[in-house]
Amino acid sequence: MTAEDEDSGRKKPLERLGVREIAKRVGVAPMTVSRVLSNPDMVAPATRAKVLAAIEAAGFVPNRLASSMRGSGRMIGTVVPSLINSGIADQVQGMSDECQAGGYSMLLVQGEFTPEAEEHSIRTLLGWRPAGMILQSFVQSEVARQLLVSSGAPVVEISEIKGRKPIDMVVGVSNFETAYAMTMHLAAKGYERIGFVSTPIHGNDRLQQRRTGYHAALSELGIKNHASMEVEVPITAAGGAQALVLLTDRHKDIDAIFFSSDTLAIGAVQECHRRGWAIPGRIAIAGYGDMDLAAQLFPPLTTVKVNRYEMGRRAVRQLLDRLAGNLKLATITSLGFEIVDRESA
Amino acid sequence: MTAEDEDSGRKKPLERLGVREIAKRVGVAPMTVSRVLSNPDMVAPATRAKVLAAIEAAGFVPNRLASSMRGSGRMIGTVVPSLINSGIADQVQGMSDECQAGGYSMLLVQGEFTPEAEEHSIRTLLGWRPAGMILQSFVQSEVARQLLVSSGAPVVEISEIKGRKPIDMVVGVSNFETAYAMTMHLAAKGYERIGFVSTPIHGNDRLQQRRTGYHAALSELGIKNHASMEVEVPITAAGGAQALVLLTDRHKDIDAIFFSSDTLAIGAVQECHRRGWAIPGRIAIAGYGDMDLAAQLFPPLTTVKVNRYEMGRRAVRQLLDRLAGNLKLATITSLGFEIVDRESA
DNA sequence: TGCTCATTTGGTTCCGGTACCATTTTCGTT
DNA sequence: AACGAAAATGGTACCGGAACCAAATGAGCA
Repeated sequence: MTAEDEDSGRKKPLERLGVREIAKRVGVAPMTVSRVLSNPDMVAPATRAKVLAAIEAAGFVPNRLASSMRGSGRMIGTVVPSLINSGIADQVQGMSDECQAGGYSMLLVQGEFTPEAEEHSIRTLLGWRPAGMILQSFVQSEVARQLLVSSGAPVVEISEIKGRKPIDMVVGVSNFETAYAMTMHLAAKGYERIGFVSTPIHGNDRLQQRRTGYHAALSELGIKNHASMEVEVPITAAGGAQALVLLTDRHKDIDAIFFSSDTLAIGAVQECHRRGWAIPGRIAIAGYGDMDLAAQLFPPLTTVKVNRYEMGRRAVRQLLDRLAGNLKLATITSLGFEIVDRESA
Repeated sequence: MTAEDEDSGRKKPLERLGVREIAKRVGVAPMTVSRVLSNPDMVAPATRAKVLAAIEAAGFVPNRLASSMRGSGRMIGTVVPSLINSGIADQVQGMSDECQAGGYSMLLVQGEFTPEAEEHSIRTLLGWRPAGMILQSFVQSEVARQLLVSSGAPVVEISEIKGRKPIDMVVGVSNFETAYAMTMHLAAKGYERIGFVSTPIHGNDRLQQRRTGYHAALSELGIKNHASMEVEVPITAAGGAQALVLLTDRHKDIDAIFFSSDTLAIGAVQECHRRGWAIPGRIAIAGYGDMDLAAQLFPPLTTVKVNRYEMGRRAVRQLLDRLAGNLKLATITSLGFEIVDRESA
């Protein structure tokens, strides 16, 4: 054995290592190594052990790109808007946890709510040929929709559960109902002049549905809704504070405000403290999301509880179920919600 | 032209579309199509236009897996701990934005701080042969370190900037200095019995450094540090509240608490409100992170401002610079910090 | 002992963009 | 007109698992 280039030494750079190399070292066919990686049960225990030992010794990490190219990819892609100041981080965490549990990796692409940005994000995603995709909100661009459909991969839209025609599967809550329920809840507690604050609604079907739910409740209550009782602000605590100031300035007699996000509501609560206003004595505050801080807030925040983490998990679960070959239906999964009645309203 | 299978129709499923197919339709070589995709300048404008038109018409989305297999991949991978309740979401947003700007995609893998989990995460990441990697915190497992090095890809650790030997590049702040500075700041404002609250420290070098900085300041101030002045709680608002109760029960004369996270500090502030304690009259509260809500909080939160978003961006920038062929140095980038003195302390 | 069927293993080809090198076309120069 | 260099384009092999099918080995049973 001349110590030529055939030094059979280990620790080659990851680059030059593949099933072929491992196979050579063990004395089996590349195919056998491949099977140990993806279908261990098809390989005799003794052979399997030898292969695994060689893999371990060589520090071999199978190239998932190659697997993916042959259609057995284990990556799911997702498009989400900003992770900052919203429940999206929770949702992504849920997706990630469930992916990991299922042996999948997650590609995260940032997306905006404009049709062009959306199309771009989806193109980027599709470039990686993911086994499945999860999209935040309904797809608006027809081109993007077409691309998704022709990709053949299963898609879950996490969105308002009613409305536009879904591409494939949908997971979400009825934003209409949540907002309707909260508005009715506030009314039931005796509030009569209820304002509505949200982040910019344009192009966001979930927010649109919430506002519609708020309107529906008002009209059912026989309350005429004024546009002046609604404000759009950026999704920051400062935005919430600003909205509170704006609405209470406009309407001295406003007695409750429903914020479309806890972040906004919490900001408003702080503004009340600054002004020495009693909550809910001077004004009642309700939020949306039930983020961690909501229950700990002083006073505890009345809010709509929607489990974003669970939504993320469910979305991935739907995808993995489909990929595992189970039912081919374009299911719509509606997660429940809960009006959490605390002391702020 | 018999309308056999050669119907030259468009809209084949994404599956069957490739540079070869596009090339055939345009009447050029596959290589030319490839060049249009990655080196447009090498193709004559007229040819380029024809190819682009065909790509557009066919709805062709180039397969990035194939590119990656030939070494021109445009994916960067990252391992981060939970996105919930921490500055990590901001950091990931920063990474994502910078990746997108540079034409890269981001693979997100969840990681824990144990060596085994870490190794597993890194293996998962390496399986996708990313062009570069960003890791939260220093790598502890020797095996993982070895794998990373032999992968040949550039690595950025976002971490405490001093301490363990980095693998390649490092971006971060000196957690020691931030905590030291805040503790001194509190002392300068006249507080003498300063508690320290953090999330579980074990295996987290950043938190270790912060505690060490706190200790160093105390010792420089001639204050003996008692273990009973320190508490570890989960990273939730409730945890902060709980820590406040614990410390004030143990030490009636405690006059300030430095929380290693704004989330905790905000929870503690709420607990003070519940108890009717004046801040900072009864007790001063300081946080870490300067999250959005900190400035809006009542009272506004004194905290350590570290720009996590920027840290994420910088980390990716380092990677992209390296990939673009610029300098090969194992740089250490230290981002500044700021003691934001507000009214809570 | 001969034969069938299940288990285990091997050989070959493919996925699709691109590195590498060869070839042709286009121009500027003398 | 002739020639060399630059620009544009083409041909082919390759990255590395895995699908597909063939072959070999072993077990079960008449």
